[in-house]
Amino acid sequence: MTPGSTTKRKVPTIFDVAEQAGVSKSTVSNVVRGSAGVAVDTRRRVQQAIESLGYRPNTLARQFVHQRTTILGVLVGDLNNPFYAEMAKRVEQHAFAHHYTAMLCNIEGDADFALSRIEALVEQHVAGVIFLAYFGSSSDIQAALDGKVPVMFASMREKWSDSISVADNAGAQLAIQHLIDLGHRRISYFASRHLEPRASRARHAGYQAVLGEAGLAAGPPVYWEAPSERGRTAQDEVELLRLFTGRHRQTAVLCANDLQAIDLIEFADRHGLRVPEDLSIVGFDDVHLAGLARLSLTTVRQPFDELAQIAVATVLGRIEGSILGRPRHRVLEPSLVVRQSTAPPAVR
Amino acid sequence: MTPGSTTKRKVPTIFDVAEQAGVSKSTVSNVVRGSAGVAVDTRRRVQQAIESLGYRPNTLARQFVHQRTTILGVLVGDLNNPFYAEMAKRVEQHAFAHHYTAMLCNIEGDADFALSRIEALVEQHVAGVIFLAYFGSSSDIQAALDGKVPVMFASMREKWSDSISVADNAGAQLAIQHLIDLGHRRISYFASRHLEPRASRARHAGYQAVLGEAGLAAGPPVYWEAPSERGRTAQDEVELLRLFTGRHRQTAVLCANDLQAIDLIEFADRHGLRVPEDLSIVGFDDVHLAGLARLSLTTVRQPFDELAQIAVATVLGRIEGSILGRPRHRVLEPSLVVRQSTAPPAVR
DNA sequence: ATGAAAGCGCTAACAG
DNA sequence: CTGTTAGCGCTTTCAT
Repeated sequence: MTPGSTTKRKVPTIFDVAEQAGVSKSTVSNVVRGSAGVAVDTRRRVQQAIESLGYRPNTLARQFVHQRTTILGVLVGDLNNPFYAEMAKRVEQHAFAHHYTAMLCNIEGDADFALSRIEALVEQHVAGVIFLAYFGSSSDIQAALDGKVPVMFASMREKWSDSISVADNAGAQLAIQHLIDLGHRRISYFASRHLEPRASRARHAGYQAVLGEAGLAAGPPVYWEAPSERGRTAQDEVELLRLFTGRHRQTAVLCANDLQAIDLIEFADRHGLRVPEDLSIVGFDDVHLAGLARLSLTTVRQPFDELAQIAVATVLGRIEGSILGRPRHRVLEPSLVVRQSTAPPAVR
Repeated sequence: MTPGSTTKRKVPTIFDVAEQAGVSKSTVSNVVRGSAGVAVDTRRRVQQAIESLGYRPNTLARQFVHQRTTILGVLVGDLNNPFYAEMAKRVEQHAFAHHYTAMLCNIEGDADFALSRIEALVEQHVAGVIFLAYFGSSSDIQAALDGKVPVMFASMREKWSDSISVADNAGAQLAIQHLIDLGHRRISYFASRHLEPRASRARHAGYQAVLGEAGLAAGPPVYWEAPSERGRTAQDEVELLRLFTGRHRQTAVLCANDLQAIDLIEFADRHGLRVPEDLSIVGFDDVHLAGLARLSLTTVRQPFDELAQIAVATVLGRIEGSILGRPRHRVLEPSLVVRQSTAPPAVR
């Protein structure tokens, strides 16, 4: 139709541009990649040819020669957890701003899922991978990655790789100190498979540290999963309820994360435990929902955007070679957001 | 180290396998791709060579010759909306089960974002794209996709492409009928930029239809965005409050989706409007949160997993050529979940 | 049933 | 400053 268009309706290649501009493929390549050392008017001619042909470099060919894509693998624990959803969103944004795309993998707190996802990412030759969560042994991950791909851990710490996280330990300490200041003496830490184990350990350690200093008893993590709508067993419920009743009942809980805290509030509501009168609850993350008047959750805030931004910047630095050497660990300071889910324990 | 390993620490290619097995590249290729017509023991020899070398086909090379990846592009409105998070998660699962990966793009209800994301996906040569949301003109999308990539709309209908959705119109009708049955006479429909416009129009139409039949007044969509924590303007709040006070106040609202409904509950709480006594609220989606005792939102349920599963199956059908011909539209039936956010209007 | 050979579109030495 | 050339690893006719 348009004058000059060839009859073959194929997408133009670098070769067509070269022909049209009367130069060689290399020159076109140099122009396209913006490499220096191309005479100004050669460059202009090539650019015109590109325009008129509507040429677009073939990403797949480029990836093939580089043996690398511009995709970032992102592993999240579970998108239903607003923490991961929020982080995933921001990671995608920052990646896109740097002309990278995000390949999202949901690992559901399952080590085998995680491993198979990592294998898929490696097979796709992703440029780097960001772990927002990981369940399983680190040697498995390392084996699967085989040192081929830069890795970043975001929101948890891992020695052998770059990481950015909030000081989980310190965050838990803020929370526990707050509860002690309110007058609580029997405080539990709740763990969940929806929190990355490394982060969970650090939070539990913070919990222990402050209680220990105050001469109060610290228990082991209490593993509790919110009963799913279908699979709720009366037995589990009764057992948990026992923890909050009787002479030695726990008066406050630091939850693994906000998601669990919200589930615990739900549990309390269902059983007539008043929050905060009968039970004070502290979350971790400060997801958007925590601020709702109906939940009003006291929680430890994580700086989402900073985590995401640094995570992306760091992997890209590794990918592009601007960051070299030993693993870098950045730690951000958490802060406590006090709302209505905590109060002094009711006098007995 | 291992006997037989060459000194060069390079990853083995199809050529190395061929050499080791004493056959040609083509034969290896035939074995790898499982194509018929390879003598049983040739096949065995090749497989042994593959094993011993630890050969893995190079995905990038394959993608290069096919000029296509096994990536599914997934466009979501906003991962902070639990509806999209849930859908994205399930789409990723189903895709992975079919050996596809998911490239997630967050378009934030913005047409330009959407367009640039689509361009990136096309540039990546994704095998197909699933729209969980789209904002912008469909001619823009079509131009960007250029007929190159199979497209699927999930949770909304679009004539020119395959689609799977809940009957939005019918869903809204269920909700409005429920409100009328409760005795409500002045009911609003709230729209939001967090709901895909096509779906929003259909829901509004359902709202109008039922009210019309009942001889009641239907208004235009009321556009309302939840005030973000920082940018809340007193002016907007006052204006909205006016809608719910006075002689002709609205006693019930059908919200664009659960996210908005939750925000509206929050608004009500902040201003001392009791839900459901002063204001009945119905959502749409039935996200997990809607079931929390503290929210207990009456809402229209969407069958998440069925939507996701059909969406993936359909694009894959197009990609692999098992589905041909005109656009296919499937429509699922919504159902109403009645909880505590709706009740008869208070007598005045 | 197997092999030879021609690309796929681009990059990156290396020459000129 | 520009062109020549040799791949990258795999698929796919087309012979044999």
